Amino acid sequence: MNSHLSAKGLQRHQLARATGCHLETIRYYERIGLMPDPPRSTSGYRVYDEAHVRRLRFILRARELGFGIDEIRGLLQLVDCRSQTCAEVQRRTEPHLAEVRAKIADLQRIETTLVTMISQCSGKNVPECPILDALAA
Amino acid sequence: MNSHLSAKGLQRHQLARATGCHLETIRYYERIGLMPDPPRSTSGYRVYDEAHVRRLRFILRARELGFGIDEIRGLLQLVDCRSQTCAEVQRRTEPHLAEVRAKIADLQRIETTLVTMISQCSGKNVPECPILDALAA
DNA sequence: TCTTGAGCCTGTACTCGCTACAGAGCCTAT
DNA sequence: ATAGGCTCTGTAGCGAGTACAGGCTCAAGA
Repeated sequence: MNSHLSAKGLQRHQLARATGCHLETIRYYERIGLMPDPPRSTSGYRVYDEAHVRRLRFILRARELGFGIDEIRGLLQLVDCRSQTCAEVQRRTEPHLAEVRAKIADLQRIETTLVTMISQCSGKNVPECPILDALAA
Repeated sequence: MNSHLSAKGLQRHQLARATGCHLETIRYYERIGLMPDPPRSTSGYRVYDEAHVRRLRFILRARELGFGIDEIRGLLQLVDCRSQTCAEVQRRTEPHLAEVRAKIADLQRIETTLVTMISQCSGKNVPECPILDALAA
């Protein structure tokens, strides 16, 4: 007879595959309210559609960009209630950019330190380690 | 009589204050072996010195830069075993450097994305926000 | 001297953002 | 009819801390 899924519905593993998301993470996002509770087939299987795919991609990309769950919740609220605006999203995004830049700067500093140390260690014994001072300073 | 701390020893909260570290985190690092078990006063209080301050700063800075505990353990081994040859130091440092560079690259990708999105965003009070669209795409 | 209050001690439980698993049910193919 | 692979639920575990309970110690003030 009918498949247990209606016309174009996706199963959980299909949604996972379509987004690169871990299987269990989908359920987790539903539990914490980032993803909506999806409709169910007669036997209780979750049934997803393209809207779910897009929303999950949004969440995953935002996570990748370093947004925390609560920040994403905020961004999704902007998506959900279209009353809010571009200005608001920009306001939320800018501090995040500053943070990313600070991290880059920090890492470039340690990169320099590591490079320096490696170049200083060309074949002799190491009486002291410059990493400690560079980091602890 | 004597203070319960010897000459220049620091108490836990003093070490915390000197490094900006959370009080309990110090104990945690001791438990997992990143920080050594410090000497104790007669009544069992931990007694720290400048070496502890420097080591803890090292750890905190490395954590801030995204190193995992095990990576930091590796870096600290470089610090601890100063009797090793340069070749050995290099061998153990280079993977860390590669990792730092990979992180920088990732963060720069994120930075570019955020900059692009913000610049496309008008900042006006309109509901069509390119950041949301860029993320959801 | 006694009391107060801040600091210390230990152990354990909680957080966040997942991830894994147990034990059950369902669906399709052979 | 049975094997296998998927689904369901609930719950436990992880890393890296953070918080708290219940008790001990110490320095300073009344």
